[in-house]
Amino acid sequence: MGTAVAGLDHAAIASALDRLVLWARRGTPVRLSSTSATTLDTLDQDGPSRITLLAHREGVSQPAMTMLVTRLADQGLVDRVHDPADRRAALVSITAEGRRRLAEHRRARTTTLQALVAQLPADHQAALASALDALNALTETALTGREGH
Amino acid sequence: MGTAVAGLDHAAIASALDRLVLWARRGTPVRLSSTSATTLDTLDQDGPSRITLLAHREGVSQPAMTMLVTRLADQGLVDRVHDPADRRAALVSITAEGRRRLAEHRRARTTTLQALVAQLPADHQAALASALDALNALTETALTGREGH
DNA sequence: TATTGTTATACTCTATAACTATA
DNA sequence: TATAGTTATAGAGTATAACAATA
Repeated sequence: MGTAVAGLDHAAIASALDRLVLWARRGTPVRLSSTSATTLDTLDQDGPSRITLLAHREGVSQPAMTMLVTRLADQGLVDRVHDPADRRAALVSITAEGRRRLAEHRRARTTTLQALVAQLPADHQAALASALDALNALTETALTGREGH
Repeated sequence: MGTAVAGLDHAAIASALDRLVLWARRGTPVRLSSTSATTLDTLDQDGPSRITLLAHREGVSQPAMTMLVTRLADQGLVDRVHDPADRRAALVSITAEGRRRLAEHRRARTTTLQALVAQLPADHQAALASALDALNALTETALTGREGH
């Protein structure tokens, strides 16, 4: 748990992040929706998961996750396997094709962002590099509701 | 125009930003869609604008902007005025109520983000504060296609 | 009864194409 | 003809409510 740091304008940060992400998304040939991308990312990093758990992790309703998984499965990006131990449950896992698409999506986003960052003066780029750990900690906090892993 | 800075992982940044913005949006009682918020923000900062110009600025199609403006006008958040000089054209401007809603939205987003940032250690908070200028420069670059104002 | 997931229905936001009005 | 904007139509993605299957 940290202490408040003076001079951190949260409203400005929120606004800046909003615009940046909107722009980067629009500047990238759309291959995956936001939730599709982060869901595949979660499956890639954390391994197979149940629908309900995925829904909670991604912050969408469970029916929405059911339909998202159906769409992803139709594209061959994930596999649905019934849990032999609990036949109500389904286990969703990312496929090789899913990983390929995820990597492709990341490359496209990276290219878009790189083009932007490359235009910044070196000190701004350095500031971003220094803030990367903090950004990742922030998203980790957002995902898990607590600090760190 | 800057130079490349070693150790800046653009893919990681893009991914972190994605998750953060998704989470912050979902953790905020929705009062405005992404595009509604950034459009009102543009009108607030840059003054009245035509539909087509707005569409370009926000990166959506012109019909989409027509409908967005219609929705915003229905809520009393913007005004549509016909340009007396060119009767084909419409001028869209933000209303007092629009500014109020925009401020309300910013407050909500800020509160959500603050709750997250407050959980970070002080050095991470400091890193974010240092990166704020860079983030703003980045969004400015994204919006205008060039550096600075 | 509680839990896991699906189906039914409806709403928001967006796009492309066709159209109207004005220049 | 070209430009500014609207209307028509369609599709993705989401939510809540009702349902089916299993524990």
